[in-house]
Amino acid sequence: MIEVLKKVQLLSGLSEKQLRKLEEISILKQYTKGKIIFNPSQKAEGFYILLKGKIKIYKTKKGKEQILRIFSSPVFFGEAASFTGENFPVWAETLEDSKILFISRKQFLELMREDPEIAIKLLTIMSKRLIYLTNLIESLSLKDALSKVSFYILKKVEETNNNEIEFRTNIVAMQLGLTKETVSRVLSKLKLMEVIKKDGNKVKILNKKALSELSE
Amino acid sequence: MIEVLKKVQLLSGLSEKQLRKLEEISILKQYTKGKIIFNPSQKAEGFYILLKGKIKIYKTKKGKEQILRIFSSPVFFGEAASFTGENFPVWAETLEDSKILFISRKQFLELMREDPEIAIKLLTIMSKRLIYLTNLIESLSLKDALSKVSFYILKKVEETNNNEIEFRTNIVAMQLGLTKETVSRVLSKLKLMEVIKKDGNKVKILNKKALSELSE
DNA sequence: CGAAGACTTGAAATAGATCAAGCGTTGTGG
DNA sequence: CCACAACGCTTGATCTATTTCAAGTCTTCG
Repeated sequence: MIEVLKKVQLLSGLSEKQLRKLEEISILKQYTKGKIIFNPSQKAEGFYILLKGKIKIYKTKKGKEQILRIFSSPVFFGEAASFTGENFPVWAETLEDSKILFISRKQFLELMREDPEIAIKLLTIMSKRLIYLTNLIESLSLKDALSKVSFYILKKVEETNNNEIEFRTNIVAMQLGLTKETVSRVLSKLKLMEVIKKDGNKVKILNKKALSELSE
Repeated sequence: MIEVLKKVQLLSGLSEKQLRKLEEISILKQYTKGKIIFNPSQKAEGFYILLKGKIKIYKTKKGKEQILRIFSSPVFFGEAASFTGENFPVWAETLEDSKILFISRKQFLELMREDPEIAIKLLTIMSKRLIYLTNLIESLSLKDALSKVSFYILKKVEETNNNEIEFRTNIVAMQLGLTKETVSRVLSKLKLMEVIKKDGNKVKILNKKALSELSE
C-alpha cells in the first residue's frame, strides 16, 4: 500500500517511516459502485484518500444535484470539512468500486507539526481547489449552455492530452448545472457545425479553434 | 499598525517580534473607492491584507459580473493565487477608500517555516473559504430567485447579529447571479408577504421563520 | 434646484427546464 | 445465442423563470 500512498501528490515528499506511520493510523474501507462515503449530516472527523476507483463530490437541493468535482485515484478529499471540524458541506459517492483510506484529523495534525513542509504542500493543493471552484462559479453563473459544454470539452481535452474524450451526457449535465436534454441538444448542434464527432460515449474534436471561440 | 495586524485572524497568534518583521517586509498602499487592486492578467507574487476599508472579489465574462465575496477589514485576500504562483483568477476592487498591505509569498513562506502553527491556521481559514464557495455554488445553481434572496438576507442577519441589514439591490444582485430588476421584484414580493420591511437602503426582518422556509 | 444615480414596474423576448415519446445499445437470463 | 428489459440518449412540444428593454419615479447630494 505504501507504493500507492507515494503516488498521492500530498504525500509524495514523506519518508518511508512517515508513510508507514500513516498506514498505521489509517483505516481502509472498500466500497462498491454507487455507495455514499459521507453526507452533509455527518461531522467530519478526518479526511479520505482514494486509493483506487472514482468518486463524485456533489450538492443537492430538492432532488436536484450539482456535481462539484469528479476525482480519480489516487487523490485525497474531505479535507476542508476536516479542518473546520464541522459537518461535511457536500455528498461523496463512489462512481466505481473503490478502495478508500480514512485518516483522522488529529493524527494528521501531528504529522504536519512534525514536518511543516506537508502543511505547505497542503496549502498549495487547497489553493488549487479554491481556484478550481472559483472557475466553476464562473462557468456556472456567467456562461450559456453552448459555452459551458464547449469549455468542458476543451478543458477535458487539455487535461487528458487526447483529442478524444469520454462523454456521458448525464454526468456532464450535472457537472455543468444543466439537464441531460439541454446537453444533448448542444452536442447535436456542435455535431451539425462539424466541430466535434460523437461515437458511442466518446467525443472527438474536429475543430479546436472553433470550440475555443464558442467557449468564451 | 501592529495593533491592526493583531486583529487579522490569521496573524493573531504571532509574537510582537514576528509582527514587527511582517511590518518590515510588507508594503502599504492606499486606494480610493472604485480602484482595481489586481486583475486576472496579473501574476500573483504575494497576497494582501485589508487594514481599512471594503473590497469586492469578482469574476467577469462578456461584461457580466459575478461577485464571489465582499470583504471588510481586517482580513487577508489573494492567498490562493499567491500559493500557486499563477495569475489571479479574479478581480479585486475597493468599494470604499482603503488601506492595503502587500506581502510577498517568499517572505511569508519563511514565516510559516519558522512557525508551522501559522500554516495550520491558514489551512483552517482556507478550509472555511472552500466551504464558503461550495455553499455559494449551491445557492447559485440549485436555488430560484426567491430562495436566493431569502437565504441572502437570513445569512446577513445571522452574520451581523442585527435584524436590520444594509441592502443595495445592485450589489446583492451581483452576488446572487441575478439582475437588479429580479432582485427588486423578489423584494417587493417579500414586502407584500410582510416578511420584511424596506426603508431606504435598509431591510428589516419581520418574520424570520417565513424567511427561513422560503430560503430552503 | 436640478442632475445623476438608484430603484421600480410593466411588457416582451428567450434560454433552458420539463414533459413525453421513441430509438438504440447493452447486458443478462432463459 | 437470442430476446427483451433496462438504461441512456435524442428529439419535439410546451411551459416558465428570469432577462432584457423601456419608461417612469424616487432619492440624494453638489
